Amino acid sequence: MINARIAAAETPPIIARLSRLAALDAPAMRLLDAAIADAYPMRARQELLSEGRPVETALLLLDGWAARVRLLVDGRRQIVSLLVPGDVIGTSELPDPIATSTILALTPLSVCAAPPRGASAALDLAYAASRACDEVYLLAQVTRLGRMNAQERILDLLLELYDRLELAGLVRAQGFDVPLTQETLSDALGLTPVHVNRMLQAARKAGDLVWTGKRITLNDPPRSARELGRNPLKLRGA
Amino acid sequence: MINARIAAAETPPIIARLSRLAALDAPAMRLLDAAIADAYPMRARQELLSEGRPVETALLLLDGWAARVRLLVDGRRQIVSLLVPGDVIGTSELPDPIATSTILALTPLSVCAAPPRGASAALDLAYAASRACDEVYLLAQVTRLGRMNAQERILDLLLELYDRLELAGLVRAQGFDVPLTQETLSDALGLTPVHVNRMLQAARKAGDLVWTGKRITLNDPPRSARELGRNPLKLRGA
DNA sequence: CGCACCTTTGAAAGGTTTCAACTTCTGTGG
DNA sequence: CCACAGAAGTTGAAACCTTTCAAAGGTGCG
Repeated sequence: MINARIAAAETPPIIARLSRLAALDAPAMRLLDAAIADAYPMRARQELLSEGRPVETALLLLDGWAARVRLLVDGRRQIVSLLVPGDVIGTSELPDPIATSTILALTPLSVCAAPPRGASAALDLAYAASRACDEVYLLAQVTRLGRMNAQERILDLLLELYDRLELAGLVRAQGFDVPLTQETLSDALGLTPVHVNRMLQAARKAGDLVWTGKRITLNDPPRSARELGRNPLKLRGA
Repeated sequence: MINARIAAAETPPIIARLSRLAALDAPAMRLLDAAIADAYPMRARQELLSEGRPVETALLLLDGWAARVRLLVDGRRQIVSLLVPGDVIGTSELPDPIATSTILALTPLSVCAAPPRGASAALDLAYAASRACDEVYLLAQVTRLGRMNAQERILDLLLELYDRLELAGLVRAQGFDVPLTQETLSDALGLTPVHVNRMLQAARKAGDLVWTGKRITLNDPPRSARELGRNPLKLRGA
């Protein structure tokens, strides 16, 4: 399979993403390459960070998906944000930071320690841009949960994931891999699994998306984005 | 009125808050005093920041309340977060940042330009701590909207405000001024004004709070916090 | 005193949850 | 290669929380 070999040889998501967020110079690239060389795997359900515990080191998420999770006393669970390949985890401006939420591997992962701040100005800028992105995603999550109905929440989140995965170079032909169960989705969307299931069927019937196995294809991302009033991400001016 | 004079002479909320978030040394204090000396007023409904427009300068909110707002195409409105006296607005790690949300004055305000980053290490640390706080509040907002019912959302938000205002030195006898209409509250909680009204009545009947005019008194903040599973804020380790 | 803004109330409609059962997958072991 | 167990997806009906719409009371200020 020629395509598979091309894909395998492509830029790693973390490089693709960071270099699009901020221009990476040669030293930054070297630091990243060295970091990636020390990648290690994690199992699904393992915790990358535990709420209330010190953050040992910042991480680069090279492959696989994770979730920032908050638990209520009675067991209700809210996924605050989803983490996809190319995302940076736990960079804080504060020394000796404490994790403000638990981060859980949703799939088997490949991660590595992030090159520390201060080693490269370009990389620091990329980290800052990455965190600015994360904040935008949080704002979007708040509006989704606060003011959108179930249908809109689903489509809006999928469009966000589409944009994010595209930034990481992981979208082909408007399709991307989504290793999420409907239950996980429901925890991210503040809904019940049953209702997510029904609304997903509606979205399929409406022709908004195709979801086969672990892969989602959006039929007309620009149109859906327009209908939901989504604007392209812009973090910096001239 | 002796009490009024004491209150008037007290530490400004911004100083109280920042010095609790990070130890402020003399230079930092001087910078803050100088900044505060150039305070200016803003009218209610004025925009401090406009989504998509460059952030001219970071601001210190000295007095009055504001809100980070997001609007949907059809006019639905979500308040992403509330800003109270002592909060810092628009400090970004990125150069030439663009506002990711609109910030609206909910009341007449007193604000001043924040001393720029880099001038004082202590102050930079305080800014970083302040931003870490903001992130925690965002996470809390997501869980509120995603997994709490109307009753819980109201009480949880009021408890958060209680904690934040206490940090700024604005709580007396478990009471604090809340210049919010029920409609504004509903925009923050992802509910309708009508429902907020009803649930507020229920909370009063249940003896959770007293709301007279613009002032709220929580009856037993620790107990309510325990019931909702709220933990004290902790940002840094040893 | 009157207008504007906020709060309160009622009744009906609507979206989402709950509970429980059933079906379809997926991976593993015989 | 099939059988099986557990996980994930699907379905139905009823209950529940929240919204909607409309109108009546309060309150403050010019």
